[in-house]
Amino acid sequence: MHGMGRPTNPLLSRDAIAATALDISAEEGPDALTMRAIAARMGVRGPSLYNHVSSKDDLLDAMTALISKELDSSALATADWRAGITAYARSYRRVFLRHHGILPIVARRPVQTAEALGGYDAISAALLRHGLPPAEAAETAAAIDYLVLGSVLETYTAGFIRAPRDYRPEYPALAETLEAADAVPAAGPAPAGLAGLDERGFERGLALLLDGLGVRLDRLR
Amino acid sequence: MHGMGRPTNPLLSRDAIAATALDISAEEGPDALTMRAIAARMGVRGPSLYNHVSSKDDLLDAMTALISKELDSSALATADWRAGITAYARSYRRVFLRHHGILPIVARRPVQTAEALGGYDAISAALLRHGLPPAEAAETAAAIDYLVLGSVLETYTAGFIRAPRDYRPEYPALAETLEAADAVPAAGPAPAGLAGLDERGFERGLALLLDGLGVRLDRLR
DNA sequence: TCGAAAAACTTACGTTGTTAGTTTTGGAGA
DNA sequence: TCTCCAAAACTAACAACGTAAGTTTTTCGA
Repeated sequence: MHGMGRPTNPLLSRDAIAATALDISAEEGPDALTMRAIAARMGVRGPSLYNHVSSKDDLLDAMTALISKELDSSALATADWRAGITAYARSYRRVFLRHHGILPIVARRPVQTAEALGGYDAISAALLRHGLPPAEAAETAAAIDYLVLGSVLETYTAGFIRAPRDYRPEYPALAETLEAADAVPAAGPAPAGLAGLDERGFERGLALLLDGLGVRLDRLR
Repeated sequence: MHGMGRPTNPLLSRDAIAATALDISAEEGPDALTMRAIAARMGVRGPSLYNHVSSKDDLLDAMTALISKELDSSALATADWRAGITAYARSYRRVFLRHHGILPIVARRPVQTAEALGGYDAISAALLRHGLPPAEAAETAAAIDYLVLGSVLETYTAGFIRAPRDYRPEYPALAETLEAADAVPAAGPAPAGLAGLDERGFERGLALLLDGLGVRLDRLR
């Protein structure tokens, strides 16, 4: 065959393209995510992708949809609100952590899959069920969202490029906290030391926020 | 003059380029931030910028530095830890909100200016001063960071493209919380309704987290 | 059976970041 | 004061990117 026309079995599909794009982004970083690179990995030429996605932006939408389908809000069905929210927030965080590189792109796109909307509905329902006024429930759900996304977007640890002790002369308090964080042993899934600080920071923030929420719920009872 | 060579007064400098870049990003969005666009606004041709920044990535570093110089941790000097942290987190958030478009780029770069490092040192010092163990202080500082950045990165509100009531058939709890949030009157700097939900969500998260922190500090006393 | 639409292709255009080499000027050292 | 090198603007041009246009082959519904 010389001038290849339509193949017997389609080589591409919107979802397959998006899945390949997620692979590339995870393996080689978001800068490597070019239309030609995606096509190459699928044994195809760049412009062929445009038979299935209308633009790169549209492809990013498809990737967002694919990621959000990984979300699972079943943990929120529990009667124990604290355990439910904690498990949901963790699983939510884990999904985005898996796609860490394109989080900034994905996080700013509208929420449209049933899985993602179901998650927001489930956490809203849980908060309402335990007595929070609706407007306050919206704010609390947003706050938890922010904590999850912030912890994935930025890694607190990675911001500090010097060794903890090298901050001591100019920033003694910062150095003290970082050195202490560096000495923390591994606990469960969180790695030891500075490498685990991001996860521990997320866990700490969630625990404190839920502590505060507990007090609030008691008062409303 | 025909072939323009070195000008009498330099037209460019690293900081001036970065400042212009921030202007463009704020006014026309991050996609409009091209080397040629920056140059044009400064009355110069694209490649001239490379006499002052070594690459676009380097320019992004310079922009990050400029933004982080706007940070101000003086609020943390107060004896009242709660008021201090609240004021600091708000001012921190306001700075990033002003540069909302390039936050994803900026947030992932190392913290190197005195202002930014001073902020982390100040909040670490405040937490230590009030009795938090150092490792826990690191985690708490990280958590507050996440809340601030998450609230700027994503706008909870903007994720929902339908009108609140249109979620009711499929996602009743979500609809109820969003409708209630939409009915909230303006309070201080936060606008009324859905438009203010992002700020209120941040405030709510911060308040709850600090409530939890208060309980923790009391126990440590 | 036939024709339109689908799905691959090739070619090519404008933009982007960036390099190379040119020209003019500023300023330090003789 | 003169000289000369480095600084700072320029022009020209490249490769890579997203994408449009038009071509070819195959599938599938009327």
